[in-house]
Amino acid sequence: MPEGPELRLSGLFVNRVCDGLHFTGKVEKSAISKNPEVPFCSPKYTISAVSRGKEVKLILTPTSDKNDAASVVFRFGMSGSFKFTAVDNLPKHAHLRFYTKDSPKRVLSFVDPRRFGSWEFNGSWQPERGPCVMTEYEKFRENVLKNLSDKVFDKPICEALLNQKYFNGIGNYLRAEILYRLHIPPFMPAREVLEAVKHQNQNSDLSLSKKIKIKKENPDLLQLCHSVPLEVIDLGGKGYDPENAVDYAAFGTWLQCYFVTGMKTMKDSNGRTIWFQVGVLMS
DNA sequence: CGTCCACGTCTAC
DNA sequence: TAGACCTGGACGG
Repeated sequence: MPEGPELRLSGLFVNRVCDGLHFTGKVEKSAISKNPEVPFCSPKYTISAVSRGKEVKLILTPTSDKNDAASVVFRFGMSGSFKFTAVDNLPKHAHLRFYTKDSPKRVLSFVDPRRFGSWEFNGSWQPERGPCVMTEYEKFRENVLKNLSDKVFDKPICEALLNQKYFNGIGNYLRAEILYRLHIPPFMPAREVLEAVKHQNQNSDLSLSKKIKIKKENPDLLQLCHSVPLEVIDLGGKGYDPENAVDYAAFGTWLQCYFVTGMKTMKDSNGRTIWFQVGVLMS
């Protein structure tokens, strides 16, 4: 379940289910996972989460000494998620496990069938990843508009949108939905699209209130990189998560382009499928 | 049974 | 810029 919204929703999920709970003992890793052991052990600790783009960090805090807090930073690959279950109901593919002290004994698991996900003990946010499109909007916007000379922006806009140095949190369904909202041809050069955003940004003949009104009614590409992911979070489910039929139905209804009947698909230069509106390539 | 496809990085030639 | 890394679901024969 893993583009920015799913990572953010996972963090919120952890904070909700772990609120007021205590965990204990060692952190267990499955034998098959190639990710590192998590050498943290405490008789009584709490878990909280924070997310940034396509990463989420769990903070493990011993109740005895909050200065001994440790953390684990996760990336979800194509299939990562957190689940909270009874100990005797451990999910398949639960590769990292945190056990509660409180009864009934439960377990918070990092579940990842395909094992493309990764974690790092006491790691920091990946330094090459840019500001979060959801939680650091102004920084995100500035990071893009100040670096338009980067060769990343020589590429088609649909490919640039997957670059996590600039669009931390955007993934394959979000790029399709965002471009669709503005009817932007996916293979337009990114710099061309973004220079127009920058120019629009500086257009200052109008009053402030008029500018705000225009911004609200005609959000530009970078605003949509923020607001479209937030729409997914506001659906209240888990976003892209086929496992929950009700939430997945709501997500499916929300999609306007990706996976939608009648939309066209192509492979981008990295072999990833881009969904877009029929006719938009020619317009 | 087989082939294709999937929400993403990684590293090796 | 290809593969590599994986499981599993959908669909075809």
